[in-house]
Amino acid sequence: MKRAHPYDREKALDAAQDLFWRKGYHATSLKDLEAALAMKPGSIYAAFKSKEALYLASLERYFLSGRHALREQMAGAGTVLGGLADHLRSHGNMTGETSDGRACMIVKTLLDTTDDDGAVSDRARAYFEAMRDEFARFFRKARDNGELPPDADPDRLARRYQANITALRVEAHLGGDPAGVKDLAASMARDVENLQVGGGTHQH
Amino acid sequence: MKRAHPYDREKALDAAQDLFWRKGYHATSLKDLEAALAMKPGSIYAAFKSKEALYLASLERYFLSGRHALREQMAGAGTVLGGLADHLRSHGNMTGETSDGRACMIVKTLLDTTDDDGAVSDRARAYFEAMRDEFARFFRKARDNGELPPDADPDRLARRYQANITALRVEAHLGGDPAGVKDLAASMARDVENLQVGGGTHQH
DNA sequence: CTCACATTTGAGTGATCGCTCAAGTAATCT
DNA sequence: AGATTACTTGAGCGATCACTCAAATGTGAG
Repeated sequence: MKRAHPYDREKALDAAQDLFWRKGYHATSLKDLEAALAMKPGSIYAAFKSKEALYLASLERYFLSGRHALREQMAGAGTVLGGLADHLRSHGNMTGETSDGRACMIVKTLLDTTDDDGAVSDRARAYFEAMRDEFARFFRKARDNGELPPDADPDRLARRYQANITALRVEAHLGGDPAGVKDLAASMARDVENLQVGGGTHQH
Repeated sequence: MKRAHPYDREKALDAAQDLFWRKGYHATSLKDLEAALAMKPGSIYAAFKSKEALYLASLERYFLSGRHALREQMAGAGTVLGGLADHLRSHGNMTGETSDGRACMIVKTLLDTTDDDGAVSDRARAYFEAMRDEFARFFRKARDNGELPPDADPDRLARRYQANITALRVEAHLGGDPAGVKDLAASMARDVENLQVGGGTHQH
């Protein structure tokens, strides 16, 4: 090997992810990417084959880091349901003008692609379902360790949980009312905790 | 006036709305619109000033018809909470390959525009909040007529309700599992009904 | 140093973008 | 009828799109 990559691949991917996440696939132009990555078109195409491939790489990165964050948070949680509830609350506090205050990149991708966008649409769908499986895994664990009643349906709960996360991120995307978003997250988190056997039905 | 409009404005708007809704603002080209509306570029610009203006007109149409449908459904409902619950269930049954099985156009617009998309982004946000107000109005009504306890917070409930609708439409957008979506809607609807005073906490 | 090659460069590709407007067509007037 | 006006037409505008490639540049080996 003659020369180490003089561009920082991680840094470039990070910038690409941020830009794609913010502007979306179709609204992001090569010009935008050239500026964000500080790379000329030729370099971009040498490093990442195409705009689509770069988007796929960015999306994968987003998915992996999101899943990692979830697993980390769950690993440090006292109870499974408590961890899931706290995860919702965490999302409720991500409301800034930074990347925190944005809708989920996977959902954004799902909504602005169609079948004729090729692999992008398919992969977004796959990641979305992978996250759902991830949630289901935790709910199953909660059922198996007695936090949830034996007849609880982990898949159903996971779908509902994911729906809450999705909507929460959309609300955060609006950015106008951080307190309202936090409140919404708290309300969702409480519902998760109330699933616990013997965890009475506290309202408000 | 010399000549009646030989193009059908309603029909054209309808086609534009359908196309924009499906493909999104940025991914829809003038070529696409020419085909969908069966109009040449000149006619399109004579009738609707610009692509952006046409999108705004389509979005307004979408908003008005959605709000109208909600009001109709609520007008025919026995109780306010029952009507809201049924509205969720209706969304749960919209899962086809047609326009039924799509995410909310307002949310789609919110997610694939930024501030530099000008009026489009602002209007989408306004419509989203108008729908929330609409829901809040119904929850307030439910509180005032005794369906909800006097200390219920209509704005908070509206936000939560809208979050459910949003997420439900995203799920329907995936299209893979109609039964799962219907089930999700049923679960959300039950939660709304359980808000009723004396309406015990039925699980499952 | 010189050579060999990996990597970067950026002007330039054809295609498509949103959009315009002079010319053409059809309907309604006198 | 001819004149007038309302509307449609579609070739084509400059700008931008995603992308390419021959030339320039930087690096490690001998």
